[in-house]
Amino acid sequence: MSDNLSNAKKHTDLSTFIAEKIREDILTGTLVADDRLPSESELSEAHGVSRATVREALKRLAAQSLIRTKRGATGGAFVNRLTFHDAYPQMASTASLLITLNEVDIATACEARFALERGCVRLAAQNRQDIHLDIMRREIARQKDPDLSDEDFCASDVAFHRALVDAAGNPVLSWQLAAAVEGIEPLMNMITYRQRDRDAVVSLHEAMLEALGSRVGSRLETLMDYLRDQTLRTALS
Amino acid sequence: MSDNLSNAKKHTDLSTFIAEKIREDILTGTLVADDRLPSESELSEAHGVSRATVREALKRLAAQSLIRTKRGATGGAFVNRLTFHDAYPQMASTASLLITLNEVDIATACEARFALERGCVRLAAQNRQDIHLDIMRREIARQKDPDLSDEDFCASDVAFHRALVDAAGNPVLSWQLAAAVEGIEPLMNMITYRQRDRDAVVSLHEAMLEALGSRVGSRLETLMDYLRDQTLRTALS
DNA sequence: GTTTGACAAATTGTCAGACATTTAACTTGC
DNA sequence: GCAAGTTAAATGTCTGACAATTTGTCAAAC
Repeated sequence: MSDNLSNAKKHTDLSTFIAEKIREDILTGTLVADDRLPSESELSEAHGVSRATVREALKRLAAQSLIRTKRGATGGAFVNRLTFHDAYPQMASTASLLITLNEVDIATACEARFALERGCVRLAAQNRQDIHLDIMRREIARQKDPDLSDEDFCASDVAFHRALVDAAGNPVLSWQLAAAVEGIEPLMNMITYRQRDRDAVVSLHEAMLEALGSRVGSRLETLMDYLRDQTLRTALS
Repeated sequence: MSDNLSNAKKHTDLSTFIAEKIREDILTGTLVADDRLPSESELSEAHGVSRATVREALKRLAAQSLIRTKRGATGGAFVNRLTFHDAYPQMASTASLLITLNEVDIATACEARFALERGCVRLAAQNRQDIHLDIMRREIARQKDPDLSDEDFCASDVAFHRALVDAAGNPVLSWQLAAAVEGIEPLMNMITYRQRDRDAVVSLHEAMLEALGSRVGSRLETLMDYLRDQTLRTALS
């Protein structure tokens, strides 16, 4: 098999190289969403490598959600659409991994989360829809249930803040915050909430709901600061 | 070869399944950083699949930076340490891909970037070191050079804001903002700066440097708002 | 005309075995 | 003790085959 790749980078394996090349085509728009790549046999001929090598390259791309594969007559590898929604879990999982592997303490994680969220609240106050208020009202009601487990309380908290961020109406913000908030959920899950702590959080949530309803961004910022302090106190107690 | 995987999920291929299994081991701490995985042959025997399938699984993990491989006698697949620093490019590249593939307009991207960055400036004012001021001073000096290309001006802008965010002293924040700022760099690169626009940006940067130096967070927030408006005006003109 | 069923074709998924390449450790000769 | 060659272990690559899945085609039956 001819080595028409001999001019390539010397010290990377072929599957990386080929994956990189296809990735380029996707990034530059040569290949667009739902395009079908050539079959594995065609790719192996085109690049002068074996089918096994091509497959390894395709697996790399699949692991990054850049392509999907389908078997059968009309099957093959197709360029993924990669919506923000699809990228949520990937992002959150990476964030979670980074935080646990690097032993980030809960104070640092909280600080980051509230700092980012604080940046969104003015936009949220400006762009919020009624549906966001409805979601937040519903979650507050759940949070008032004293029989809720700490884990469920935390999950409801995430949903509440997710709605707050979504209210900003900016998909990029929602995506980034989803990572920040959901990525540190494992850490938050280790917090033990006493009833007094929960009451404090819930009343802050209610105040935030009202501020968002009347579109007072500056009030929301102040409340976020209170909430950050409250959460830190609870976490470190 | 026996099918001791027959109890697995039916509709996913084996390489996905095996990759998922190893990924679990890393996430749960069964495998920790720098641990060596069994060799490909051993893995193929252990899972009852061929070596080719194991390799595809390993390529998937490598594409997510979860493992690295080394050739030779003491080689093999090793669990990656995955520091925040290593995750920067991965994150920025995903952000960039999402933004281009979903045709996010420059206004939305800018809005997100400045909203997030605004959330950091109070922390930055609180925790900044002299080195951050030095970096920012240096970049401002570069930005005053009228012969600088738009692209270089933009790159210097990124470095300036990177220093601002790093001043907050929170690795989680730095990581997230790196994605936001560098991910939209391709979009920012399409902006044409007139000299008047550059002057406006530079004078805002100078004011921010001074505010950060004297640790006045609220002033920084105001300046960020000006900068956002200025950037949007430039971008949309 | 429509449905049904069998078959062919295309494509990915998996396997087995081989050889190439790289790297570290070991052995040997001096 | 040191240098050079040898060996062993591991990943990287190739080849050819077969299995599994999906769609299309075509003919026969109704």
